[in-house]
Amino acid sequence: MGMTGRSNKQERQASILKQLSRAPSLRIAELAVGLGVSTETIRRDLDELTALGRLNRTYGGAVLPPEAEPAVKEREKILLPERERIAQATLGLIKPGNFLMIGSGATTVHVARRLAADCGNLTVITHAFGVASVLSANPTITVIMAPGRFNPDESCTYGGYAVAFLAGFQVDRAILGASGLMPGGPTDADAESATVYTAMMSSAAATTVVADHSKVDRSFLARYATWSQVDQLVTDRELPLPLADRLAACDTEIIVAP
Amino acid sequence: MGMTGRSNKQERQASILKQLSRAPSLRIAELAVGLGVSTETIRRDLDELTALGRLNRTYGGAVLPPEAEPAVKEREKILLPERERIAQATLGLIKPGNFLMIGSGATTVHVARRLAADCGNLTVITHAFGVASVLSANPTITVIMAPGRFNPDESCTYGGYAVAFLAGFQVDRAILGASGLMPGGPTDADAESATVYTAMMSSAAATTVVADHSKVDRSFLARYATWSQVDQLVTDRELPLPLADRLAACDTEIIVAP
DNA sequence: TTGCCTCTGTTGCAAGTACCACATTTTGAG
DNA sequence: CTCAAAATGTGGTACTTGCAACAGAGGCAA
Repeated sequence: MGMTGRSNKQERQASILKQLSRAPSLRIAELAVGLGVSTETIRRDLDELTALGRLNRTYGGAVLPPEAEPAVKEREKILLPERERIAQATLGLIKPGNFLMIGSGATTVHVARRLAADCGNLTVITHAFGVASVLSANPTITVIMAPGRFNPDESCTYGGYAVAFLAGFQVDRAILGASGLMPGGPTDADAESATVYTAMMSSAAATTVVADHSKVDRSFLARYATWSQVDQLVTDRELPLPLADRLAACDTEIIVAP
Repeated sequence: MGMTGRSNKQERQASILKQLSRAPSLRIAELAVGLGVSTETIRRDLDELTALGRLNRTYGGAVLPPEAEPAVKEREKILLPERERIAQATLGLIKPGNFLMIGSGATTVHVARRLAADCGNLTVITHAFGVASVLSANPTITVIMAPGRFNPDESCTYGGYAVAFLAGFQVDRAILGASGLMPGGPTDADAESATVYTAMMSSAAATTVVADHSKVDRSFLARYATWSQVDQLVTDRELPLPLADRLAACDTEIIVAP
């Protein structure tokens, strides 16, 4: 049984999808002429691609299915109240006129949103598009983006250009997220982002880590700091004792958002 | 003469758009039954909405135009086919392995999208998040963001940091948009963006300006180049003679997208 | 080779759609 | 109210699509 189906059918279907990427819709008759096959063949191709979820049929043609939301969107929606409390508690650390660096991450975007709403007269340097976008809603906040290679998953920049750029500044405070909170220090799932965080800390007089309780005792590839380098951890629940003792020993203030 | 025409036609068309937002496509017959009007009325509604760019016709129905997200400006939605043709024509200037700089603007984002879909092995330096975002869909393209102050209207960076950063590179080609095409050269509505464009041109061996016919003879604040500094203008219609002669005198190649 | 399966084209018809011209209703200004 | 423009419905014709059944072409294994 010839199960391979090796003919130019695949090329044809690939061509259909490609054409669909640059036109909102296609008609069967045009496709048939353009690809040199009969309309029935096109119809069968469309039915197969529809079964695979690659496109949607219309009467007489096909369209691309509505785009699936980026993965980052889903993550943004969980633990919203917790992040909001963390953001509110972090505001107490910021004074008008401050110079800040803010890292990427869902929680830091919340902090930035609160800053834009309740503070002002700030200058913020960031490598995250989301942070820059919400901050710029407040015209009294000057937002400076760091350069670097573009990370589409987090919509942020990273790499040597980012690190070198950040080294040219001296700010009052760095506000950073974390993927995991370990006794050895905050960790991040993305090693490239971790180097950016480290650079931000080096250019900041103080460092604040913001992270909700789900990050406790989760370990990831890159530890971007030790707790002795972190001045405050803002979170939404009391930490378990081993971790709390460790931070106390490192003079890291623990701020639990009410 | 009742020129307002404010009857329930607007409600009906709004309903069509709303239904379309939750279904990939609609059929005229179903709409006619659901809204209690004749198919001819629905057909006329769809024709009007198509003229407004709110949807795209298919045989027997309608679909939403691609990427009808709220953040996208109305400006992005007009002249879509023209920009698409311009983008396609611009591809011919790009070779695998090229180093590029791409400026902000609706048309340049289209060029970037086509580059991501049809080219590869490129390195692109840009100050526009839209460009970076669509390019990063292709993992063989390295995207580098320029630093600078953040412009929320265009979602791009600008200012001295951006200009200085771009000066540190030497690329094969700069691809730039324009708000207006004047005999003196391409102009832009945003003076800050114009300085970035100028910086890109200084770092590029060749400069290509992409702009649709609606930009012809429109003047804006900042002229960021003279035509003698531009190697190609990619547009979608033949230019009026005075402008065409001027470009010819400056050795600027005019590429009219078919 | 034979046999079977997949892919494709062809044919005919039913159903759906587009387009046009014209009649009718609705709307809003004067 | 009157009237003209806009909006909508209707009918007819020509065209397009969907569907199903059938037949030919080509590949692959026994």
